[in-house]
Amino acid sequence: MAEQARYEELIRQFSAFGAVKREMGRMMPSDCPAGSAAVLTLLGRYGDMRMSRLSELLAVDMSVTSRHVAHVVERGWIERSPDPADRRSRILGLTPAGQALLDQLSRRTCLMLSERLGDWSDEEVAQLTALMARLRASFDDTRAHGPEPRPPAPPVLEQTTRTPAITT
Amino acid sequence: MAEQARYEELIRQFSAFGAVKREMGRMMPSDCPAGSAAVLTLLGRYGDMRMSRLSELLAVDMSVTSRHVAHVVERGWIERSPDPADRRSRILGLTPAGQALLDQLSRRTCLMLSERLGDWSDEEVAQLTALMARLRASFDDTRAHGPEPRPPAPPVLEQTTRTPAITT
DNA sequence: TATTGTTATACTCTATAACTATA
DNA sequence: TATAGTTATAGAGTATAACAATA
Repeated sequence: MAEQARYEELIRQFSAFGAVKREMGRMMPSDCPAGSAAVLTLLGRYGDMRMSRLSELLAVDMSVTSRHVAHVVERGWIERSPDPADRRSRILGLTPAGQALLDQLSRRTCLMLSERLGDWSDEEVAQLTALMARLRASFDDTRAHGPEPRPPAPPVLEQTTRTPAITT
Repeated sequence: MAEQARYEELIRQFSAFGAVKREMGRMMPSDCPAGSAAVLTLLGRYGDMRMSRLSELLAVDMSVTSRHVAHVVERGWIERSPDPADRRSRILGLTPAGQALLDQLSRRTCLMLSERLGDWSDEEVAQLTALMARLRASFDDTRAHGPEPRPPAPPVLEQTTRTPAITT
């Protein structure tokens, strides 16, 4: 358990991290903003999937995912094939062009990192990666209970990423 | 020096970090979005300063800083006093109300972190902080040379944060 | 009725470029 | 002429809410 001052320092670094993000964003092709790249990356890593799963992985609302996907489909980088299990849904998958773009982006960003982090040891890079992964996990874990001290009754709802229905 | 796969993992964590950022943002008062909070935090930490310095610390264009500052001034959280050294400029400083808000925000975000990171040791929090600080430094360092292989003639310009003049 | 996904709308953050007022 | 700061405009990312099609 850390002290207040530790947390304040951490928060400042969170805030400053935006500069790194933007710097990385500047080297994306103008046609393929960060949101599109994230879609390609996740499809490349986890294989074909539906919108809802992609939304979970992106950790954004499905409406946002829908827009990103539309942008990427328009450019022919992914395609939507019918989902035999549910006709409301479609399966998203990389096209060859999408795979090629993904490979190129991956090479480019790795090259940039190897320039910027040239004096980092392999262990340091691994450490930062692990800590950021754990950070995200710590936030995910507690998202379920959230602000409420104790959830009155652990909701057994399936976790969904769509915009909540009107609770009237 | 790390391998390609290490960098790819790191990049994925960068991308996923957005979820943490948004989660933190959700607990800000509606009147005080993240940009405003950053202004208050930096003024609290480094004391009174001019726009240009604040821009550097925020690592955004001065036009962006100008808008954030205007928003915060409107709400009475900071004030602009004349700069005796340069009448084009003004000195930004927290008002008592701004200081009070800052204190409140700080307590609130630290409380949230202590909930989310309750099972992190003090050392782990410090480690993540240090690595993120170093990350930012690594990006800053190389921003000067940037994309160009070798700068034709190391520009001895003062570093400025304003929108570059038309280079015609 | 409930769920998957889409679209319309609105808000935040950001950068570029043009403008002002001082240096 | 150059710099400090402002403003207008545009683009990316996000969330909420209403909607269509299917379960």
